[in-house]
Amino acid sequence: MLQITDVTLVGDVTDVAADAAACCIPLTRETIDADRAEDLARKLKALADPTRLRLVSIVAASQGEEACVCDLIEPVGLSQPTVSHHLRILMEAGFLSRSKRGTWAYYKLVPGALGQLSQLLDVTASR
Amino acid sequence: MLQITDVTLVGDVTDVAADAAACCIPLTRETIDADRAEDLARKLKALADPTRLRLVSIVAASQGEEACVCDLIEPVGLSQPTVSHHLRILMEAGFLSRSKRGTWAYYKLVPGALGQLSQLLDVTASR
DNA sequence: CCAGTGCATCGAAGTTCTTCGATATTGAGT
DNA sequence: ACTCAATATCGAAGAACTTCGATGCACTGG
Repeated sequence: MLQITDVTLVGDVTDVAADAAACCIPLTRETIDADRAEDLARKLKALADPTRLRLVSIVAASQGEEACVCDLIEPVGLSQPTVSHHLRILMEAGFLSRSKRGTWAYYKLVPGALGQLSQLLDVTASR
Repeated sequence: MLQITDVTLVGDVTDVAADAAACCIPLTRETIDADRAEDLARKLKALADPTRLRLVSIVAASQGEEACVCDLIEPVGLSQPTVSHHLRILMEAGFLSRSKRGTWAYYKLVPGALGQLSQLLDVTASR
């Protein structure tokens, strides 16, 4: 009765197959094995930082759910290298995707990525 | 059109009022302020560890959604002090609650805690 | 009242994370 | 070509995290 569609997170998550295996069953449905726990933890860790949450939030609230780095630096109040670093982590975790247009780099919300993570946590809400 | 019920997470989260303020609007609805980001990050960080995810999962899958420490040590394969440490973090984040019965300490899933977190991330899924 | 058991706390070691300034890279404009 | 602007990458410093063994504390059973 509980299942999730797909978990093909964009970004260079370790492995697509592993990702597929890591999907499907919410945290509390039954005991998760070490591999799935590791995988889920990696995604949660990418989001578990105030700055990264704000970055995701700003990007999500932007036109077309995307924003260029130059528009993100001032709002979070950190150095440009630091912002770039956080964006890379969010991209590697599959929450954001990047596209370069001229000199600018635009980071965009990966559709469904947050929703999928949300559903994995959702055990409780779904019964 | 988008809103979340409440976020009164049990556990000693910093402050109930802060918690109430930190609730309500999903991550991607509009830009979150630094305080809310900090609060959400704290909860996500508590969950962003493979061992803690397994602990939550095992507890959730147990009778009455609760388990004693002695039953958790062997499954995760870490020392007793380490398991206690992780359980404390999960409790402080509001995901688990503890009750002592004789010599044993039983950790129990806080109803709704995971679901609330899930909803905060859900922006995307709800549109 | 004494030994034993279950759990929490303490202190330390090693690792990982966050952040920065400095530097490299790439594209735009002159 | 040269210069400038926007990002990425590198290396380092400091903070935070994970884990352990040792120890303390509280309750149980003789």
